[in-house]
Amino acid sequence: MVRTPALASLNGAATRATSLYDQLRADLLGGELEPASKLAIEALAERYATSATPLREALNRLVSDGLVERREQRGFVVAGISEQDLAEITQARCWLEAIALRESMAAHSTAWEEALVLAHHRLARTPRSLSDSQFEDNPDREPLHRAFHRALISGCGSRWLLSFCEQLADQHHRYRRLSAPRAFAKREVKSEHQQLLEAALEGRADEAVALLCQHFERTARIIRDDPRLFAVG
Amino acid sequence: MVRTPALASLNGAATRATSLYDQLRADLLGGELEPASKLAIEALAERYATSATPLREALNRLVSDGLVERREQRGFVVAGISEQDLAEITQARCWLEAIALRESMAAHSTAWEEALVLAHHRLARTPRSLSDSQFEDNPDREPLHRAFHRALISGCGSRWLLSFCEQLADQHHRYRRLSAPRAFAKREVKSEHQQLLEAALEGRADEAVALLCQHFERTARIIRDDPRLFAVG
DNA sequence: GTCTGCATTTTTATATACAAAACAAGATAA
DNA sequence: TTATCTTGTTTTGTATATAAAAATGCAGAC
Repeated sequence: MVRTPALASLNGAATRATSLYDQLRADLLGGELEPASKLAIEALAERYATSATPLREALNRLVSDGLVERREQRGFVVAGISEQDLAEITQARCWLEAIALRESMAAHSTAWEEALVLAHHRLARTPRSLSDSQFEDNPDREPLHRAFHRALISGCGSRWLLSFCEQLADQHHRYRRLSAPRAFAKREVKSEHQQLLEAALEGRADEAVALLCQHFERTARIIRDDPRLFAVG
Repeated sequence: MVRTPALASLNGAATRATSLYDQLRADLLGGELEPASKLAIEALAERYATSATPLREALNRLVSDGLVERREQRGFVVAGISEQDLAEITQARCWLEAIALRESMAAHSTAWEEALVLAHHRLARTPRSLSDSQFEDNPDREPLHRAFHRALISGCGSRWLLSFCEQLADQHHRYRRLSAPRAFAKREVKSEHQQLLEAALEGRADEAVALLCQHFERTARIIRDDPRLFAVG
């Protein structure tokens, strides 16, 4: 039997630069690394128990994801946040996912439909909060939420479009995590997803797109109104 | 007077990694580096008279531009080409630039209009060939062509969308350069741009978008039909 | 008190040396 | 022959040392 070379990366035994990239990315999206804060090489090298070379490599990759900014000759900084930036991300996400969703629906393969139903089922049965009485973030949920949205557009047939959407979803995700998760508790997200699913499966494209964009815009509005973000300095 | 810190990068006196990135990018887009060929670190370090560290940094940046592929533990390779890939790029470019053009037209600022007219004028007065009798590529033209297309969509108000378009334009550019430039000689590109300009300025959005997409698709078709590319191995 | 210029410290960016993984070629066994 | 193992070579990826640039702090001038 031939040994699969991809095994290494699945094990997390990929190159150090790659696993650093993954860790940093998770920490950036999770809000562990504060926006606009300095990413000093030496400090990071210590924190992640590695040396400068793979670290710089990882940081360079993150720059193109828009999660880190490079300042020529003065190192790296966590990407800043602003109301305007959030608005642009939301807008772009609506534009791109609208196309992708329409295309997915037009293609309407059985595989797409089945994957979508499955992704929705998994999402629907996973509560947002671990506890009923108070909000306690369920870590399983976010990946499932992501997967549902990916499933919606995955049939669009364009790797480029999908990767752009993925990038914007990352950006959105970061803002969401920076904002208070409690603020979301009231929202009827469940029915939003349910309606979206039904419209998508039943071929009501205009409606599905409208629901999707509303979903993004509503989320963005809640984030924007979080008093902790965008505090006037 | 304060010394501007950005001066360095304008001089080309930026970091070595950055200027390497620029050089490599130009060589990739210009077709100097053949698709799917190996980018051996040592060989490149010699060719560009530098050392491994900044080279790897530059290559990592190019991976996210889709111009280079990273093979974990086995180095870097120039991104491959395929008919399908070209089709996907063209498709995505039509989708994205259509939105960007519509938005630019809807915004319709005077600055946008003026920049567009200027960009078109510069393009129109610059011949494709240096010689009348035979085709001899005019190196001034490509940047002006690029600038015209950028001007069309620059008013869309979304940095994200613009950067995605830029990326796709790079990809298209690479395919165009890989294909025989002579094949374009016949085409009435001038009137294509002229019509596009007029439709854009006069607010005929549907027409402008249709012209733009036709423009992309026509170019893609010519590239696709170049017998030298996509030779069945 | 504030600004300016210089010397020191810190940090970034690059070169080089080294370790580890992939590759290639030849030898051995089925 | 075909497949597998072994060994040597090449190449990738990482650590570390060094050079270059930016930030810092302090003295002196206004």
